[in-house]
Amino acid sequence: MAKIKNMEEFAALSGVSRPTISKYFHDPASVRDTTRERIEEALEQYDYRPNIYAINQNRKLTKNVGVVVPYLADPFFAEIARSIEQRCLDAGYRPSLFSSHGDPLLEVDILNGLRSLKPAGVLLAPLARSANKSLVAKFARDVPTVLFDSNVPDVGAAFVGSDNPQLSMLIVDYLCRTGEPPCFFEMKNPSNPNANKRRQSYYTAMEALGHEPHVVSVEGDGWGFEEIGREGGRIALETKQFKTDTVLCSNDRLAIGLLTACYEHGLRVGRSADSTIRVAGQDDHPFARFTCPPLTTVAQNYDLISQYAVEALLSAMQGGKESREIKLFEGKLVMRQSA
Amino acid sequence: MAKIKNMEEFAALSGVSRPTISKYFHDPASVRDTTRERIEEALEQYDYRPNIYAINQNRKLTKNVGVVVPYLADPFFAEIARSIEQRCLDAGYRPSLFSSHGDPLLEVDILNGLRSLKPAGVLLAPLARSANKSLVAKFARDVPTVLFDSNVPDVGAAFVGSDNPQLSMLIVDYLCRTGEPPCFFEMKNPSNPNANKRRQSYYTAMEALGHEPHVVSVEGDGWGFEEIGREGGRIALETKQFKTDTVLCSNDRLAIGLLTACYEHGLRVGRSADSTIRVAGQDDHPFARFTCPPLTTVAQNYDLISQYAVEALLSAMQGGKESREIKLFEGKLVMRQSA
DNA sequence: CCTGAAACTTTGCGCGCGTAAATTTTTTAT
DNA sequence: ATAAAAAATTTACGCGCGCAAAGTTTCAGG
Repeated sequence: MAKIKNMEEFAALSGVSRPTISKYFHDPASVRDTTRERIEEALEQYDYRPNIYAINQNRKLTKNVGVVVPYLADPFFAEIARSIEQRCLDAGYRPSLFSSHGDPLLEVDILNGLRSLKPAGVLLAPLARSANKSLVAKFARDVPTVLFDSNVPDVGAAFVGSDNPQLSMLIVDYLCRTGEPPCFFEMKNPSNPNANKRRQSYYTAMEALGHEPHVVSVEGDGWGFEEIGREGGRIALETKQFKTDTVLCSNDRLAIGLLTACYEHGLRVGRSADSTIRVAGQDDHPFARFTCPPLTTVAQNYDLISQYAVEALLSAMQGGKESREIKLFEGKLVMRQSA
Repeated sequence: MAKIKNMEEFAALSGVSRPTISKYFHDPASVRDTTRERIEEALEQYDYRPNIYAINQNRKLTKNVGVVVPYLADPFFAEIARSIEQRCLDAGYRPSLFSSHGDPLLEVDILNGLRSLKPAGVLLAPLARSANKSLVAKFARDVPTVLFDSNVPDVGAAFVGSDNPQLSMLIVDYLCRTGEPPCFFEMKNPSNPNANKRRQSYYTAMEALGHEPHVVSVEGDGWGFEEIGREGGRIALETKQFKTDTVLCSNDRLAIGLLTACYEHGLRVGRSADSTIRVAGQDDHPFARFTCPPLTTVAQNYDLISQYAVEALLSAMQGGKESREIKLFEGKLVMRQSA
């Protein structure tokens, strides 16, 4: 397997002209069968692959797709990123994965760096902080962008996410039917962009069902939700801030922390007779099934979200629709033992 | 902020010659202070950034660094990747993050794709499967590569990881001192590359302390360790496979699953008098602190590992040492309530 | 003020490939 | 078989920048 240094050389060795080789790498189906065979025969004999830098310098449209998530160490985003990555590969694109690590400044850097990658499109789950909104909007005007997980009004070609009111209604209704109506447990200054919508959805759902809402907001910064939930939960339990025996958490990771606080407080959690508190989450986090007791929650449809997000981006990159589309998927109640 | 299309144009507008601009972008400190000021003044007026494709086409050494982990949805790897990414950025490199998602074929694809990125270096946490070993070795011969987390003998410029025997000795000794000697709980066909070393280290530690080792190996494939631990744990508990009341798990995620199995089995876990089983893990997984009860484990030194891995790579990229270095960091016992 | 090094400018080539136009070859349809 | 269509080839230019060589300016130290 001799190394070939450029397309010229490879063209000579394969007995096909360079422009045809170029066409082949752009789209193997665009050359005649017999020619394709000759090229692929040569490809097996010699170790050649086009220089991607030289390619992208001259192509207006690269095959790169940027995928940006706010916090990759959160298994929720890791999972959805994984799914999106795979779908991009299947569609013939080169995904590049980036995480803002919860830092708005880093998000700006990533978006700027992405510009020079000349991506064909970008899938972005934005951070909550509003500081970047105008910059994100500007970016989305220059580069085909699809938002997911968290919406920013009028930005990008589409938004794909979960129907938060529907998710909340599902779990609130379930909790009300099976016991006391839930209090809501959340961060006072949430890093998670969906947090505000979830509080609002909780209010709406409670009012629709004729119950008085109770919200417990706890201190804490950053993305260490479990620790925030644990510490906030400890204080809330000690000062008896929960008005009912049922707590709906803004997300599963807070719930995991709250479960730990309950354990440390000696409280038995669950829907069994000997339990004194019920805890539920939202997301169906990959680890929610393994808490003790396993966490009752509403599942976001990871798979549909990632699928539709990639589809929307592909469509946007090919000119796409005129109007911005908002696609919301329904959640599913996941009943486990915690509530 | 008018858009400038190339360096020539920017050079004219800034009043500095193009080769000097080029030098500036390669290393801002390499030009005279007065010149740098003029360039940076122009940079604020006009929106210009060099075309990275044109740059990398001509530079022999790009500023790219590849970071490859076996499974990014595992918070352990997500955390260490995050840390490595940051350090690469600080050193002036452009990290690109890749996850094999547990799939050896994907690892091959990633390594091949990485070749065409012409990276200055690569940080690789390889998968366990031996199928790729020769390919990884070949890759590491062509590209400066530092392995971390999991070693492959004689491959790459260095290996940086944890001292598994020391980790095992720490936790085994602790468990033996405070109760019955531990059984070992693991996957029969582990995806995690370190699993075999951990079993071996367990044997060694137990023999050194004069106890008879007992290993329970459970079925299961892939990277859903919690579920494997839960299902395997359920069977092990039902068929009373644990010879003692103490179980040391090959890693924390298995332990999390085992804790769930114990819960479902109605077993009280911990070191308190009313508990019937003790469970310990290895890694100090980000979620280990939030299990119920919180998981006793040995912590890998994430921070030192990532720091030294990047340092070793930087050194390897600059010619570096002659001989392959193996750097192992000690673990720390993290006593919580599960054991 | 002189001198030499350091920094800068000018000039010009080359990288590997995209891409367009004109021509030739091959395939398909009549 | 012949014409028309499709695909390949030849030729040639351009992309944006790295990089080297030679000449010119700037600056520090004596």
